[in-house]
Amino acid sequence: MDFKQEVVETIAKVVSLPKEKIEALIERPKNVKLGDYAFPTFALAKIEHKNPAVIASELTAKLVNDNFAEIVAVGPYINFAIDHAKLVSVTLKKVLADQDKYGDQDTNQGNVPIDMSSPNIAKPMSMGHLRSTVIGNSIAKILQKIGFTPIKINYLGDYGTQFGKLITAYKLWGNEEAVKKDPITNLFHYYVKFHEEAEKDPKLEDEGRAWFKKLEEGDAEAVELWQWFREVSLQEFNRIYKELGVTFDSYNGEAFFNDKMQPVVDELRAKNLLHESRGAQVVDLDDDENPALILKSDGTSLYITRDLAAALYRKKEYNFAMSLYVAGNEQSGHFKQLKQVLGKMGYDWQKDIHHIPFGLITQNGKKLSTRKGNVVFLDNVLKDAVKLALEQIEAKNPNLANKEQVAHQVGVGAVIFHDLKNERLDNFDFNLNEVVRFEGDTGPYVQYTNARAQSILRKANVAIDDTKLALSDDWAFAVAKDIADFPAIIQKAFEKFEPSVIAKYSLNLSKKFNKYYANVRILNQDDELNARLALVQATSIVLTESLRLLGVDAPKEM
RNA sequence: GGUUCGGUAGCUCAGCUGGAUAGAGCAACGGUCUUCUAAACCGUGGGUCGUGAGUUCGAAUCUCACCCGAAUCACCA
Repeated sequence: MDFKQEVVETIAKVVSLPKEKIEALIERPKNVKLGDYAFPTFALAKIEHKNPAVIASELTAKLVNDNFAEIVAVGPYINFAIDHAKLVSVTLKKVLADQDKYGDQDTNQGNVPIDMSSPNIAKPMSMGHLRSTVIGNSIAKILQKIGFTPIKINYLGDYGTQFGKLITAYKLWGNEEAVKKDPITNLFHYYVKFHEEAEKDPKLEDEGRAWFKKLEEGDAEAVELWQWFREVSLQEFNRIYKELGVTFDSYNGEAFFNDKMQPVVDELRAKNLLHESRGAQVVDLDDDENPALILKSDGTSLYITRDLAAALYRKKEYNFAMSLYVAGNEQSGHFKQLKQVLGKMGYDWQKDIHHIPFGLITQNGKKLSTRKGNVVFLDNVLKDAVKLALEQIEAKNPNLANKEQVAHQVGVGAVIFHDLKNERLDNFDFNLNEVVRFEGDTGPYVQYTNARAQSILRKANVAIDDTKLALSDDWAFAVAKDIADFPAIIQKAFEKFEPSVIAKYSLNLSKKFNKYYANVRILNQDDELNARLALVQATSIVLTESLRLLGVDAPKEM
């Protein structure tokens, strides 16, 4: 039963406003004591030129609906109080029936490629890549629940002038054994050193460019080194993805599109969109914006050239309903240009392309710069988090069976949750203690809440009867009300491409449940035991599912 | 300077399709483990919602101006 619709229907009988208008006006009172839904009468007061409080009390006298325990006028508001026992039993019955399918929409809505993670070969994954990875991963799961088919694409940074620089650096200071032993660390070290040395000796830059040219021309040594760097880097990345529990459907990176850019340039030229400006080939865009640079003055391609090829390829390959790019906010200009150029090419599906930006991670207020070696290594953060989680387990639950596994779930879960709990666009300053916190508004708090629920279900060890589900106390009601909101929460998270909506929801539900747990003795042998266990079960189902949508595991014990 | 995003408690943030006393977490202080996992719960203190105008019965929320911070503004990605 949809209680909000009940409110709409009830009011529609006595008010001459369209139902959509009524629905839009209905709100949730901030104070639970005032009821569960409220209809403010200010809009009517304006039309009827009457005192809103008078309207409220007059209307209330005419309203009848047995599904509500109370309909009362309080000042200018008509407050509806749901019959607690009814909401609890209706909600629990639904969740127990649907289990982890609760909130699913099983419509087939089409393919959605998601461009995400996209680390650069030979560079360590940083906290910035973590954002793109976990946000993309969560959005993929949310889309799936809504009924889309997500296609996770790791658009690897596996090509470009930086490889010329890296080859130069490797040939100057590289050591094959060292790279084999710890590829990323050493390759990255050469890369940083290159930039340090290049400041003093600009000739290095020329040498880097020369090696990249060789690579493009298929020089055997250059290609061999490039392939080697790519391979060892990917192995390292996959190890981290495994820890994060993230998989991909495609690893088609930049290099994959090398032979697909020329056709794009030809097409632009054929459509008379390309012209020369300051020696480069550009596409003019509307207004007074800068043009999109398609080819540099030396004739080589740029990021957008490749991205155009990738966008066309993805449309052809997946015939997508939407195409998403999870990339930093600083790239918003690029995606704006990408969409405009596609539009000029006559592709109206450019409107289905969405850049999903996220905020910057800084350290001590400063931007992290890969080139200066000022990065936070994701690998180390995960290791530290797992180590701390293990210490917590040793201190709080030393008899736990599979400590290592749970420590991993909790530690990594803390890091992922921390990244997803705030709005995507918020910048945040990296602080290890903040990221791997286990108390308060954190992933482990939600995991712990779920573990408590599971513990009770284990102890009860009975099958739940889905016919005796009524509970009327305020704590149970608060929990059930949140559970009833879950489908709407998923919808909101989808519409905004915003995992934080689900993260915040899971925290709220956890808080309500912990209050319930603290105030109500669940395993008490009385008539309502079955209903209480159903509430515990339903909470666990929704918490587990919420965490799953965020890409976080929900251990049954911790 | 243009564009975009942001400015809410000491810190990190919710709330922003206008509504009833502005909410959490952390930090501080004080309570609660003979009973379902204390990674929890309860309580206390803490606010010119950047500033100033405007629209409105009503503004943290909408509009404008200004102040502060960040990103970005053609041959990087």
